[in-house]
Amino acid sequence: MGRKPCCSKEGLNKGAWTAKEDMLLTEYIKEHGEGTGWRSLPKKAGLLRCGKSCRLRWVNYLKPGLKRGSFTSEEDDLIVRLYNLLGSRWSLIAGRIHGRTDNDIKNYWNTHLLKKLKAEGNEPRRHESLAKQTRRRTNASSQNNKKTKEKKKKGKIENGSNIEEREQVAKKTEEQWHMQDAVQAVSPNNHNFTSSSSSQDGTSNAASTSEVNLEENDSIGIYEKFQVIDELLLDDNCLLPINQYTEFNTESHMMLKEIYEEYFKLVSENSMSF
DNA sequence: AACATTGACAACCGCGTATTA
DNA sequence: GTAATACGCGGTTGTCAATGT
Repeated sequence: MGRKPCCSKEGLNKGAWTAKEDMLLTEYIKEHGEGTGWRSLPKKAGLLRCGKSCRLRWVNYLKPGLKRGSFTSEEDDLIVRLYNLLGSRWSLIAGRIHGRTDNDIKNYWNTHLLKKLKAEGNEPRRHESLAKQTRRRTNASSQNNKKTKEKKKKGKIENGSNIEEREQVAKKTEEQWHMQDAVQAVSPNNHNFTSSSSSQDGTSNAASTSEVNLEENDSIGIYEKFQVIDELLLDDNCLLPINQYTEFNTESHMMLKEIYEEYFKLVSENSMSF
């Protein structure tokens, strides 16, 4: 028993799009915009396609501003870095690379980059499958949903002012964002992470208080971990090129930092609903 | 020349999530 | 509160051209 199809497939075209279909779709969207509902679009535009198919064709092929042709080494480098940081979140990665779609990048990754990296001995660490992550997240959130809502009702939760709540949030947040993925992604050569900033005489400076092995130490809190990543991101030495064929560039560095900041913001905003 | 294999990428499928009724 | 619906995403498949045998 599967989910019912998104639309009746009977009498609908499948496979490659013709120039006429492209034209009809482009004309319709030019005139009415994208936000008019994909489901009803085919009928209105005179297309014998399902809405999903129209959306995909538009987003991946017809939409103005899309880049065609080969990827630059800059783009390669950025994709590799983002993959190490984000895993196969192609839409997120695509959002950072102007003119490229998630499908583009996904295909390019599978057909070019992966082979190239393997050949260079830089095969990226596999991230846990997204489906798995999502299931775990869904289970966790559904289990916590009721309790959290009840507490919210009672006004118990106030922006993390409650230490216990903060601890819970930190735990859930950790599960959700897979901190080790992020830490390993930004740490040079993907070593088990240990902050390398302790001073030579054995005393620790402020930064080196984070000298902990994240794999072994479960007691470190999420906020400390963010802090550790922050230090890494701010330290140019920790952002040596993951692959060897391009120079490190500041733009990528800033971008990774921005992403991290966005994540932190998202976590902060969403944490109360765990 | 004919067939097999490979590479590239467009398109499809099924699922989770957000929104609406 | 919940069921139905639509959308967006990642994974996978299909198709076709290029290349090899």
